[in-house]
Amino acid sequence: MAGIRAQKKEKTRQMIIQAALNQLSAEQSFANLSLREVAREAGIAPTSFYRHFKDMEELGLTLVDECGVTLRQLMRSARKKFDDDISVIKVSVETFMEFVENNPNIFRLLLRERSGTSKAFRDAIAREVQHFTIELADYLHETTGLDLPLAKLQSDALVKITFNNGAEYLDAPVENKQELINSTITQLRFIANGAASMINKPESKEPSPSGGMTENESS
Amino acid sequence: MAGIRAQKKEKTRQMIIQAALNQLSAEQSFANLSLREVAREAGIAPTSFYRHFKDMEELGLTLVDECGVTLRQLMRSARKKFDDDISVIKVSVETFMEFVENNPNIFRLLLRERSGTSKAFRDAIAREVQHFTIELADYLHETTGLDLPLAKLQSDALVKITFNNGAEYLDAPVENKQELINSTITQLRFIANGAASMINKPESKEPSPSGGMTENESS
DNA sequence: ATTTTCGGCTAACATGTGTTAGCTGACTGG
DNA sequence: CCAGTCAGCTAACACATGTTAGCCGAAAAT
Repeated sequence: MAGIRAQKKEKTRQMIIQAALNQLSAEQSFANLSLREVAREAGIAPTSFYRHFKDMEELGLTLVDECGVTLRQLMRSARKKFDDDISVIKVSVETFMEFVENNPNIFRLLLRERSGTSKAFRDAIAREVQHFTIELADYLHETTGLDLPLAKLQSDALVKITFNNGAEYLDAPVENKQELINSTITQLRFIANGAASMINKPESKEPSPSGGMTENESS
Repeated sequence: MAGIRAQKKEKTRQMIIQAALNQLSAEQSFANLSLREVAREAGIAPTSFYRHFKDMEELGLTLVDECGVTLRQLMRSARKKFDDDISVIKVSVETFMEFVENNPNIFRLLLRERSGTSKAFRDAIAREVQHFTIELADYLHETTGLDLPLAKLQSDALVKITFNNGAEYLDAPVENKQELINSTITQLRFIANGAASMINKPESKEPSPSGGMTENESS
């Protein structure tokens, strides 16, 4: 009744997952990871893989889900820190980059398969990101009073910038990382300020900006 | 001297390039495109491929370069339209989405290999994007008076948002495309307005904790 | 006219892949 | 204790891939 059987099974299942994660790197994406390679690294026969996943794709989706869990934890942790009354943007960015730093391979997985070959992958990742975006939009809506559609647009932009800079952060040399964090913060502040400035003049959505872009000089 | 030999060679070279482009789609990325497949579609023997490219990677880099050329044309065309005095942002976005629409496969190539497995690819694409970003930064610097580092940050954010929304545009159903364009324009305007609002208070560049979004004042 | 160059071809190889069939032996449930 | 389950294994298959070796014939060079 202890389930010594199921226990062992779960154990090697974790071995497989871990093996897959270990093999991910800058030079190897999940897409060109072979079932046999994973099985080899997990220390099982290739055919045993099928006892746990019907597909490499199924494995991949599992990884994405696990990643979703980790991201929730991340957000929770970020919110906790924010209770301490520091700038949301700063804390969010730092937390996110910390996540990237600690889970480079899983982040690379998201990054790559987001625009990958498998629709199931793309959808799963889009779902995760949307989760992220919507929660942020709600938060913005409540704290800034921006109407929900605009808040959604803002958080969407914030997430996109953060995600993209996370990708650069991943490969940046150590001495540039802090600078990259600062850049990201500034860019997010662009967006936050710009969105805030539209609260009082939402009609500026129409193409009549006052910005000093009068005429240009060809370069 | 007519070079009837070189002429034929160039012709099949183009056949190869065209074959590669034809095989790209939502379901097939350049990364998992095989030399033999390309050769087959190009109507040549697999081994003949080597007469033109040493590698699939070399082919890929060629495609990226070609894409760069197309993008330059795009920018030129956008600038021309802008002489007609419409909002830069609107025209830029529309032009970019037009490019995505007309060159879905080559855009997908950029999108995917940007975070792909080959460093050469990543670098080549980063170079192309930087080209794009720097020219835009210069333009912003000259027209808005924003100091160059900030202009760089702004254009970087603009490009990232545009690029990302281009990816969504690619797979969006027809009835959502115009909406996506409008969303993109609004998001870019967030950034433009936000950056403009920092011209007079550049000290907010520093991530000092006073600049939280909860307490930002309208300009 | 003769030789060289060279783009394209066929044949073949060594290798890695996903997947099926079927055995074994330890755990499980009665 | 005994029959059944089932995770893991070996062996094997059919297949696709990258790449080498070497021939052929037309264009180019001499």
